Amino acid sequence: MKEQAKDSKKRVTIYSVAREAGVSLATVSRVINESDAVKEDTKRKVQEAIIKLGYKPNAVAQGLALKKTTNIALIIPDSSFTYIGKVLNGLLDVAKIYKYNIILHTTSVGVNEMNEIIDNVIKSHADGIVLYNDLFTEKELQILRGFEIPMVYLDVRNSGPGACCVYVDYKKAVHDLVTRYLDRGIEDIVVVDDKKNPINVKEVLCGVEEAFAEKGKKFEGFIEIPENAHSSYDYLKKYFKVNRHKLIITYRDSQAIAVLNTCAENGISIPEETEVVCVKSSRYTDMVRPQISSFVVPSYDLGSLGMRILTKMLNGDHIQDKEFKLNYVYKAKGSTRY
Amino acid sequence: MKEQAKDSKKRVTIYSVAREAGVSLATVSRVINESDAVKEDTKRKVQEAIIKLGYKPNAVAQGLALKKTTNIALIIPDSSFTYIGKVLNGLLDVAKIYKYNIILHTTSVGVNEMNEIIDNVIKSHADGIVLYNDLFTEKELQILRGFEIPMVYLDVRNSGPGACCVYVDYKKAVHDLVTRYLDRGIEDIVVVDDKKNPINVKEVLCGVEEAFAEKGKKFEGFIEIPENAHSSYDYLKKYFKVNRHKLIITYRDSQAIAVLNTCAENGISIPEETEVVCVKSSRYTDMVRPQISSFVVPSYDLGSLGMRILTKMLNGDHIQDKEFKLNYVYKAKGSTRY
DNA sequence: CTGAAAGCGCTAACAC
DNA sequence: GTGTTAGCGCTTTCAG
Repeated sequence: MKEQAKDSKKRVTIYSVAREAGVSLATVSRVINESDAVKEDTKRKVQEAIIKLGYKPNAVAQGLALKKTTNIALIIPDSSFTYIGKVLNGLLDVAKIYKYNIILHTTSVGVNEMNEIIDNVIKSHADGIVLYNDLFTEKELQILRGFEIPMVYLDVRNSGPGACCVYVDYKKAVHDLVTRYLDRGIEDIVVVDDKKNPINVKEVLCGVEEAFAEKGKKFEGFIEIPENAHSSYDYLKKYFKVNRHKLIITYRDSQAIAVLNTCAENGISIPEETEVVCVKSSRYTDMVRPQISSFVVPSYDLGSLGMRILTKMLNGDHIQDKEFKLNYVYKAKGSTRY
Repeated sequence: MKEQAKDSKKRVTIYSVAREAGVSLATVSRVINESDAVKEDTKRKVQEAIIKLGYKPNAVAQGLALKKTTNIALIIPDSSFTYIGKVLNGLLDVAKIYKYNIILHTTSVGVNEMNEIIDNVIKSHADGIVLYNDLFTEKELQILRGFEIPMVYLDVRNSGPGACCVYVDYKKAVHDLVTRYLDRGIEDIVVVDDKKNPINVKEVLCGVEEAFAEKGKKFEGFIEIPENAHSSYDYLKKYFKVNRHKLIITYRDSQAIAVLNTCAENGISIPEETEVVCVKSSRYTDMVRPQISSFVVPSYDLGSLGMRILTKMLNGDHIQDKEFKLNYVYKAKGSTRY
């Protein structure tokens, strides 16, 4: 420990270790990478020197020499850290196992452009990319793909050349849910927009429309909402003063909670008068009262599977399926009658 | 665009640019770093070549040559992504401005050791460290400090050589709160333990104890709770079947919400019979009903200020104060009477 | 103002 | 088995 601290100024390199052990740097390299047979005896000497000097290989130099950084770029929207918690946990656990570092990039719409992020990802020479994000335009994705860096999309159905995805079939999930409601004769159903998750809201919408279409009906209950959470709340507050519906479907937890509160304030009883379903469940859909019915997806797996797939791609393994569908379970809670 | 995509296989280096522009690589380096005067004319030629080839400097090679990676290691507990959202936003915004990348390390207690994280941080040659974490032991911190990498602690009062911190004076916050309650004659106060935030819970406890001591009383209302959220909930459920208190103070939002739910289930009315305060406010303390009284701190600033301080340290600027205290505001909501 | 060359720390042929 | 050496892509003296 003492030595480590003292030597930390003049950083100990592979040369120092070689000198200390009385071998060449190539040998040191061999033992730290276990890349080649080394006599047991010299190996021990080297290892002792490593410990004595507190040597830690310089990943930057390794990156340059190998043209591999073991860095993964993770791109996420700045807003959704609530959801992303468990996903990150899964991602990071697997990344750790395979010795990858995660470099975090957020797409805060105001502060910077997607292009800047792309720039950064390229410059930092990430070996792979994990994209948990709806917000890239097709054009931007095209550019990103141009660099041919292995990429996996999380929670969005989107693959293509050099890219895989781990997704949840929200379309089917909502389709089936709505079908059940239609079968019960409940048709006054609305879907709340979510500007921050355009692709998945579209999937949801699609599912609802199809369910309606299958019954020979047309769905017209899409509620558009301003972008930020505060006015989303305000908007719903106003909206529910005038409008009543039997089933309200939101994508995000915070929107569903907003609906809950608004209904309470306007004397709309849940689930008797109005039922509420939040597509994406979160810790908080369970914490509020009534608890909110929602689709539970294995978030941790979303992250860990995504990362595992990426490591496979980086490893050059051939990947059969490029789209990995994750299971979901509908959890009916207090916000719905069924 | 086209060219970029095509050339991406044989990566374009500083050499390619030099050749294309008909200058030496040194000159190219000069223009991309604006490090030295270059004739306006050649500069233009170089810039054109850069654009034509879609050249992006290799940060890894730069890192090796400069012995500076522009990478910051961010260490956070794996559990608290809920809180950390805004903090990350602040951190990342500033990091972007100063062109730093954030490498994410999480301290999932089960999966890996702190030592592994330290190892990784060192190997990846991060220029600086941001620590949002209670869970390092003093010994581990000692090792980390041994490497003399500039470091800032977030949300914990802890500085020392080579380290700064941005913190909130929870001790005083809770001290003042409890004093007000004692002045009203309310003494049946309890503090719920939080194993995931040991240092800050200790601060809170300290504040309460001092407030009691100042009134010549002894505080004995510390409620210990098992580690994970589920059993925390279970424990409180059992606990509140038997015990009643006038004021319950928790640190985390989820604990406060658990208390809320438990009270509701046991017919304890809030705030009439029992009042609840959550020290750390979050989006969700406002979303539940009743809303939970709590201390609002500028989370975004916590991150952005922390990052700003770190960039100063990395820049070699002398830093006067090493501890930056952030303001807080007590927001009384529906969970308390006052 | 610009070019040549050394070196950052490490890996991977290629010799011995 | 082990050492020698040529890069990886870039910065930075040092000459010119």
